[in-house]
Amino acid sequence: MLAPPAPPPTVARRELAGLVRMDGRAEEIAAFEAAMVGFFVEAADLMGVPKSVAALYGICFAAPEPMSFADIEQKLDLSKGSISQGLRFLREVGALKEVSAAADRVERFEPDMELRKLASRWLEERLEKQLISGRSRLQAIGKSIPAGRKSSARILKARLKALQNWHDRTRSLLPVVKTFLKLA
Amino acid sequence: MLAPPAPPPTVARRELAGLVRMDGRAEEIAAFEAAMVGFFVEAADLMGVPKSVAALYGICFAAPEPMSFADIEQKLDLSKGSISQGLRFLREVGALKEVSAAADRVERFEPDMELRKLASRWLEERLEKQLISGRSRLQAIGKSIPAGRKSSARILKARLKALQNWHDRTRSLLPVVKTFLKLA
DNA sequence: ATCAGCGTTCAATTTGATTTGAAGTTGCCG
DNA sequence: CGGCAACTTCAAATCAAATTGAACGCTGAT
Repeated sequence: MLAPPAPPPTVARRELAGLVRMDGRAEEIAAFEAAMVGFFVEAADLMGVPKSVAALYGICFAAPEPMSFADIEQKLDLSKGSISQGLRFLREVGALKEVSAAADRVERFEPDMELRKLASRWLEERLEKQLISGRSRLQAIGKSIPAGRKSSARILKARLKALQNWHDRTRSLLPVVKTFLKLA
Repeated sequence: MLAPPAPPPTVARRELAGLVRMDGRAEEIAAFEAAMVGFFVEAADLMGVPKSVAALYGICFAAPEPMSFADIEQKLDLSKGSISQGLRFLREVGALKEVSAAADRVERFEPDMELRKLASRWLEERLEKQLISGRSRLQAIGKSIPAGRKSSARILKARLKALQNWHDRTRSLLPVVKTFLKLA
């Protein structure tokens, strides 16, 4: 690689959305990809996944054809390590599915469009898990309310009950939400 | 730094749940406080607040009487800085309310027990915000679908529609959830 | 068997968020 | 008016999560 004419090594109009490479590709397509990646990256925090993972999902989502590792590496500015780990994660949670390759035997990925499955999964993994462990924790707490002045104990019992109530209510709401996501 | 005589200055049976000081206080009470603080700290991640903030709420929740800054400082192993900032945050979001002091004029705090208000607030701040900004973002994306091969465009349009659908559905679910939390 | 391409692994690094602590305010008290 | 106690601020330290990249398999071709 001997002195390419381009002055600044490779910082000219490269990134967009901070992760998508612009290199020398069709503006229109890159812009679309960047927008899609941006969309998912913005939601990453809410869903509790690192941005790199959201970007991976986004780039696959923006590609009409299944993406290979190489394709992704070329389009996103991420290390092989991140790509590898991210793809593993996304496969595991069912966000991406691998499409058995056509010609070559390289693995390719496309987004699983059953978005509700993803949502369900999220609800189960994060909310439900927390709710269940929380419940038993609360029960344990109930047994340790200090026996001090009567009014104190009364207040604390009431608070605890409020918490338990809230937990139960949320828990009973979960199936409703899941059902709702299923419709349509 | 020349060899201090006292081996570990003050590490004897001090912590519990990592944040609650045990010092020389009644086991029973400290255990209860620790359990409560632990409960909220565990949920901190899900609610997207730092642990110190969850601990502050927890310790107030576990106290039958409103807590002063000093009370908290004594019970939680947190710097004044964290306590000050944390209390400000909790007041701002309405999780703690200040009770006009009885005798002295020190400010005291007690948890606002309208838990559903807290939940609502959370839904509005995090979910609703994201959903709204997401919506307009998606609309913008719609206009930038590359015009490449017909089938590609078709696929991308379908995906985008799926996303929009999901967004709309979630949005329409929000009021339902809020209502549900209000009951009982 | 050796090699080259492709991915994976994992320790080290980077990055960003949280927490600390010391200096700065505020306002009451003597 | 100081002085002091109670809180606040904010730059710097700390901590954990995310990311990198170099070393390590595989697998299929030569």
